[in-house]
Amino acid sequence: MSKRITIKQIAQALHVSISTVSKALNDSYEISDETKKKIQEYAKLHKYKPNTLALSLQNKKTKTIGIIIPNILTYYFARVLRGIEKVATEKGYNIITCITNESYKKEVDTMQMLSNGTIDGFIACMSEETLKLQKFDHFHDILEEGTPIVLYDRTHQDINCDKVVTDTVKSAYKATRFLMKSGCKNIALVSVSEGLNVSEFSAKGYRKALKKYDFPINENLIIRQHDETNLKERIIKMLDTNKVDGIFTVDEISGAITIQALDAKNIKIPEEVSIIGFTNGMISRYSTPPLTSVNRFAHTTGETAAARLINKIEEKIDFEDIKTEIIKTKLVERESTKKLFIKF
Amino acid sequence: MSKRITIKQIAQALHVSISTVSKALNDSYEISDETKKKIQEYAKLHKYKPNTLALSLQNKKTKTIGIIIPNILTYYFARVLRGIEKVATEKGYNIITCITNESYKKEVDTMQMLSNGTIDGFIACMSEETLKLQKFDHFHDILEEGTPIVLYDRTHQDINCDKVVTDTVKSAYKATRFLMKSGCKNIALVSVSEGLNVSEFSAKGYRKALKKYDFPINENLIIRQHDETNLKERIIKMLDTNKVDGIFTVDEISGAITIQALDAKNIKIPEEVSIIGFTNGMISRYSTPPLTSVNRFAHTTGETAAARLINKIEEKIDFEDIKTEIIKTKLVERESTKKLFIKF
DNA sequence: GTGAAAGCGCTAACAA
DNA sequence: TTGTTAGCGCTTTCAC
Repeated sequence: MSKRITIKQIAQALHVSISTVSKALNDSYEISDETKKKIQEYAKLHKYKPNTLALSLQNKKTKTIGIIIPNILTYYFARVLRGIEKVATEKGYNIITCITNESYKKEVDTMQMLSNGTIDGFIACMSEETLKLQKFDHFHDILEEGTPIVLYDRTHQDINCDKVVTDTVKSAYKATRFLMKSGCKNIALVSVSEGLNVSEFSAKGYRKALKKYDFPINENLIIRQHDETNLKERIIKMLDTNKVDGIFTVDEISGAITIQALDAKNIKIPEEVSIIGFTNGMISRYSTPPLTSVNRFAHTTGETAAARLINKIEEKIDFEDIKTEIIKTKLVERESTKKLFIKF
Repeated sequence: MSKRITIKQIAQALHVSISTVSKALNDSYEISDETKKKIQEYAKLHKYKPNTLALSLQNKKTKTIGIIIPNILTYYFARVLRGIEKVATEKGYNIITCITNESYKKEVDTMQMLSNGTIDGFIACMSEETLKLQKFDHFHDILEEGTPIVLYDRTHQDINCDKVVTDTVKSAYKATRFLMKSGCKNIALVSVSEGLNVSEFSAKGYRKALKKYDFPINENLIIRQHDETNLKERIIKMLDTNKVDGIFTVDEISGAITIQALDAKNIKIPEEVSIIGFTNGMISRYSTPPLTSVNRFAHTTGETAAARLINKIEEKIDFEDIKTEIIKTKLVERESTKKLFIKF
């Protein structure tokens, strides 16, 4: 267990001054090649690594960004994280990840804790609870300290910072229209994300599409709940008491359970009922049948957010220059809908 | 944009010395109540937060741990992360997460980069490439510097540090036995994790069980590959040319694709073929039918690793006191196997 | 009860 | 070309 070596120790060992060592290690032109070589070799030999903390203290920059994620088990968020991680690494930034588990308190605590010089900026998705409580003071405080924040996925207009969001209303509109164009007459909506932006905006897009094309809106065909409790039973009941030939499922869980419900009733997909999912993840891809889905580019969302934040941190963009980036979606046709060759 | 305030500024504003402020904020008995009150109020008013960096530099402890994850999109790893995050937070530690994307280079680079005072210890799962290359010098180096590491899931005996692993061989043995007990005579194995510990150990357990109960080992029933390319076709072919009534799928992807293959051949699950999966994640839970699976307690793995590491960091355990913790598994019966009431 | 000074590991302006 | 010094924000010993 040979402790880490410091610049000071090198200086002592080599009988030179601390600053000489510092300069030599930074390959300064001020130092003679001979001395440089001597010092660098000694450093390498003893596996010298500069202390990041000391450097950060000095430059007032830590080269690390804080990521706030409501739930890492959600595939979408995991993909966003990956996108962030990718560009962060490319630009030499570390990320420090915090999972709030959808808790307001945890979110406030961690963000407070990190905004003390530990990080240069945040990429955050607020928790469900925060959204419900509509308490945004912690964001305001941090922003006021001059620490940049980029919000992704879930946002609110009261927070004046950069945002990266999905074009949910429009996507839901298109998904619904896709079902209509493939011949569905009675289109249901299933969601277990009640309370979140996704659910709300999806429902909006769904309604908009029906209205636009003069389809009646049947409230019995709209199932929106907060979690998956009894969802299967509810879907089966809906199927029992209504004519349904198309279902738009707003999240992966809804999609999976809808398949299970149809399977229980021995209804053929897509021959009798078509399903279109939203947020294209593992479940959609590996379900039987694989789900036609609206792909949200989570990875792009992460990349965009990270790029934006880093530009802010490095002052390539003015702090006051606020922007909301909208990430487009794309339909991935798989086997839960009838083949249809229109452009989406 | 009101910049962050420092102890020095408080001192100047209140015409006291820096050390007085420091002590007052730390509620030292040395300072008079009056001064304390004055300083603390001023600090609160101006939202003073101590600079974590400076503190860390001082105590040589950062209260943050580095997490190395090969792939965050793998549900298992996401769950481990969550477990780690939970106990880290409880004990007042931050985590800094790095995703290696199964790259040796990325793993070495990030670990080198972080072991410069940024973190107090590592919880790491080595990348596939590292495992293949068998290059472990970066682990040795870091360990030698006195930085503790806890390895999880994928490990190697050449690395002398704490480990937290799953009891894979035994679990696979039991899974296979479960299929036998439920009446299966011709049990296949499907894996797309070739090259990883899981795949290897699972196969071992599978073989062991067959041998133990005098089932013949038919190499044609063993499909092990590195990724999912052509997997479905291969399974279908196996089904075409062999009698199979039970399948042990080593990972979630294998499980999902096996279901798709059986569906394509209109084979009923579990009436004609039973499936048992390993590593119980989203796909298994939400597939149609839901998969009977061997649950690996990822969350527990994360918690155990974090608890162990923090104990090491806080020197409640001696650095040299090395231990390998084995996390048990548990069978979750769902609908892809015939009901069977034995204890597993 | 309060403050001056040293130091954590490093950089950078300035002196020699 | 090399060294001295101050300072990043904070804690802590030791004087006063």
